[in-house]
Amino acid sequence: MKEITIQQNKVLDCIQEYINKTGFPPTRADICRKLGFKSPNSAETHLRALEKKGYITIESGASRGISLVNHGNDHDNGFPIIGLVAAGSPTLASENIEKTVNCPANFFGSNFDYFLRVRGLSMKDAGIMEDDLIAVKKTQDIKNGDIVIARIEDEVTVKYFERKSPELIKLKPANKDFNDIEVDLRNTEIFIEGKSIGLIREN
Amino acid sequence: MKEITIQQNKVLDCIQEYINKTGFPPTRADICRKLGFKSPNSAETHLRALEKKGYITIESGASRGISLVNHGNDHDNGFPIIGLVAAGSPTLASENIEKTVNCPANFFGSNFDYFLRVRGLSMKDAGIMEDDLIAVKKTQDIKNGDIVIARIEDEVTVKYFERKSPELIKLKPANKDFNDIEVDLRNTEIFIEGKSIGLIREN
DNA sequence: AATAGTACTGAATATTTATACAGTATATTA
DNA sequence: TAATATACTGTATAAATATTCAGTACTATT
Repeated sequence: MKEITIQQNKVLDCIQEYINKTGFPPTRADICRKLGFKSPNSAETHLRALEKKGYITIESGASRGISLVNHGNDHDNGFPIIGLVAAGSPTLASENIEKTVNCPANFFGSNFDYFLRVRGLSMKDAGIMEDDLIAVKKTQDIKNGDIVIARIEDEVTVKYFERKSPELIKLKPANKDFNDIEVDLRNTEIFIEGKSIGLIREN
Repeated sequence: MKEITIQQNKVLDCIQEYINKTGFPPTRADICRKLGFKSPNSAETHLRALEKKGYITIESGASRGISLVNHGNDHDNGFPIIGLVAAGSPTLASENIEKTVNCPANFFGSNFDYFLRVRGLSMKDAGIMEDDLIAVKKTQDIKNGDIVIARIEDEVTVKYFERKSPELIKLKPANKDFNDIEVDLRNTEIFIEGKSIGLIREN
């Protein structure tokens, strides 16, 4: 997805906020009022830039014809719940989807991509229990201490992430009955699916 | 809620469908096109009837100023999050509401009433951590082993519920650092606010 | 040095749109 | 029987709105 400028992002946020508040999109003039522009053409040019970059669509001729494009994820019908099987990677393939959960994309503050159903108690002390649903954000932006979804040679696991050195990654469980997993990148391949940014428990 | 006629319902469905499809509400003319009316005033009168009956709101003067009113439950603006303060009962009074969370009423299988923000770690081994949000269903239908929100003389607490005898209730923490609370109904008053039917963690 | 994108003001305008008014007709309620 | 709500057509129009054109200025890229 193409990058957008700070001003274009302000316009995008403004549209989002307007729709949330009123239920319908703003006019050029509405955007001007909100952002302090003096000419409707200021809004127009930003809108056209956002349209060109794929963030919105504009219905030609119609008033308030702006609609936000859901990009990255198409979670109109809810977010998929993916079962965490001991072996095999969690994919968004439909056969792995238990069901879907309807909630806002920014439910956990930041956007996320899918839910993972937890098996086992290796993260018990982090409050992650069997059958809990972890909200997973697909990202490579991982910091030490993040709870990551990692795949090591077809084995998928949820653990604390800790980079010990450029070649050594430690995956730490939150349960003293489980052992740390040390991954030497020189002889083992590891893929970080993403990180946990939230949790849902149904009981 | 006032009843609506078949035609008014068609118009309401039409608006819903139009918004789902385009992202913005229809004009009078759009509704005419969809429903085969020949005069924009046909749509207008139906809209005014729907407005009068509380099913939609119409922003005067604005184009496409129709927005659907969510009715059915009073959680249109989301479910309130109530802070669990050490002393004092959680009430739905607005001063106690941190913010609201938007999610379906049956998000956790069964309907619930509000979220409670957890303080302390007394239910740690049940996977309930500090700052977690417990989905609370206001009910007196409690079984042994349920996680209840109990008020004992202005002190609110979240614990496992266990009825030992008609006069004795035990509230059990899920953390060995905390002690069981035994409540003798003959000399202590206890009020069960409800039980936890789910949990959300934002991190 | 030229081109393209960003970021605006300001004005003009054709089109879109809400909305009022004038009718007709039927059904329901007081 | 009168009043009110429903359910339309048809016309008219003021206001709302998108959109184009003409500028200015800055920045980054080729």
